[in-house]
Amino acid sequence: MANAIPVVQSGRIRVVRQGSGPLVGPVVYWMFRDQRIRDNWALIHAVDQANKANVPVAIAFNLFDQFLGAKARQLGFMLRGLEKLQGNLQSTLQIPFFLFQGEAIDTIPNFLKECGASLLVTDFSPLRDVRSWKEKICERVDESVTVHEVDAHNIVPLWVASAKLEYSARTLRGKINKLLPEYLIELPAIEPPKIKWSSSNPPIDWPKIIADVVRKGAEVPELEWCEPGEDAAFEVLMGSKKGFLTTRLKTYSTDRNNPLKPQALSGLSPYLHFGQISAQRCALEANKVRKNYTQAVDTFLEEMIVRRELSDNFCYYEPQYDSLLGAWEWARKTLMEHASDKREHIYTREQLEKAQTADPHGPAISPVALRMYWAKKILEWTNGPEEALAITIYLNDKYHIDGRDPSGYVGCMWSICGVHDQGWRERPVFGKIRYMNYAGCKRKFNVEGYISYVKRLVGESKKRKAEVILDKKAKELRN
DNA sequence: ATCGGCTCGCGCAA
DNA sequence: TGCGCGAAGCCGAT
Repeated sequence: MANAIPVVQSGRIRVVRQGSGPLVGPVVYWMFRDQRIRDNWALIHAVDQANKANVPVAIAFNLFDQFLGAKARQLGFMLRGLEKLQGNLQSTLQIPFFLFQGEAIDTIPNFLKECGASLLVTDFSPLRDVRSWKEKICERVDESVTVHEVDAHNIVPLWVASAKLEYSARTLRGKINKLLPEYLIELPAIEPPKIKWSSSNPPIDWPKIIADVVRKGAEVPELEWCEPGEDAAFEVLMGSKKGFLTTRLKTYSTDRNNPLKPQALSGLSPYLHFGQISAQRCALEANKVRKNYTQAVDTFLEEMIVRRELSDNFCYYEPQYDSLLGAWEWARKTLMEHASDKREHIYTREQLEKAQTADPHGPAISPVALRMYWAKKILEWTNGPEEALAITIYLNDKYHIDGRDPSGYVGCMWSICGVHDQGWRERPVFGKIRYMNYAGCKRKFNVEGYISYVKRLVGESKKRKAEVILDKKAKELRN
C-alpha cells in the first residue's frame, strides 16, 4: 500500500455498512446529490480507495422513472449536466459512467453484483426518500460489500457540525465557524485511477433520454437562461464576463433582494442544488476576494454555509420536515388556534398555480425574498396552515429549478410554520407567526417597477412565441 | 426616516 | 434563574 493516510478527512466519511470481505473487487460511486467531477469528496474518496486496493472504480447514476414530481425544468437541467459530466470523465479521468433507469434500490445492488464490487461509496442527502433507498440498498447488497457515505455537499459534514436538531441559525453558527478552519480546506485534484475498468464506457443515448423526460415533463418547460453543467457553474461563479465573484460582487449586499436586479443574485443555487458546483469551492474562491468586498463576501458565506447547513440539519434531524408536525410546539399551537379564523379571500391550488406561472422567467428568477412573501400570502389565502404548507411545497417543488432541496423545505417551513424564526405579535390567521404584507414588500422593493418589468417580459416572450409560430407557418406555406 | 415594543425559547452566565 | 439575542417585520409614535 503506497499511502495509508486517507485523502478524505475521516469525519467526512461514515461507514454505513461494514462488509465481511476485503477490498478485492471494484469500487462503485453511486452519484446522487453531487453531480460533478471537480471538488467532489465522494469521488475523491472512491478513487483513493480504489487506488489503495489496486482495483478499478466506476460511477453509477440512477434515473428514476418518476422522481418526486420533477418536470422538464429540473430533469432537463440535470441530464444535460450529466451528459457533459460523462464526456469530461471519459476524456480526462477514464472513469466509466453507468446510467441506470428504474429504482435505485434495484439497479444499484444489481450493478454491484454484476461487477463484483467490494465497496460502494455514496454521497449524502438528508431527505427521507434518499435515506430510505440507501438503507434498502445496504440490506440488499452481498454481505461482503462495504458501504461508505461521504458528505460531499456541506463544508462541515452534517454529523460533525451538530448531532442534534438546531433551534436557529444562531445556535448552529458558532459550531460551524469553529470547525471551518478544519474543513474549509483546498481540495485535491483527481488523477486517472491506477487500474482501468475492464470495459469501456457503455453507450448512453443522451439525446433520446433527454427528449423523453422533456416530453413527459413538458408542463414545466426548461429554462433558457440557465446553462447546465460544471463548466457553466464555474463561469457563473468566477467567469471573466459575468462571474459572480469577478464582476457582480459589489452589488450583492445591497441588491440581492431587489427583484429588478436578478443579476445581483449569485445565480449559483441551481448548480449548488444539483451539486454541479461545490459549496466548498465557492467559499474558498469567495475568501480570496474577501479583502476587497468584506461585507458582500460575509453575507454570501453566511447564506451559503450557515443557512444551507441549517437546512440540511433541519431535514436530517426532523423527519417531518415538510409537515406542520415538524414545526416547533409554540408555532403549531398558535397556528391551530387560528386555523379557522375568517380568511378574506380563499383561492384554490389551481388559482394560485396560475398566478405563479405568470412570471415568464419561471419563478426561479424571483429572489428568495419574494418567495417568502408569496408563501405568507398562501397562508393568508387558503383554508388553514396544513393546506397552505402543502400548496407552497407543491409549487416550490414543481416550478423552481432547485425544488426538492432542503433549503426549499426550510424556506416553506420558515414562512408558514415559523421554523428557525421567533414568535411575533398575535394576529388573525397568522397567530404568532411573522406577518408580512404588501406594504412591507413595497417598503423594501420597488414593487411597481417589478410588476411593469414582469409585464414587459411577458409581452416580449409572447411576441417571441408568436414570431416563432408565424415563421413556422410561413415556411410551411412556402413548402 | 428612525425607533422601540411586540413575542418566543435556547443557550450561556451567574 | 435571569438575560441577551436572533433568517428575512409590522406598526405606531416621534
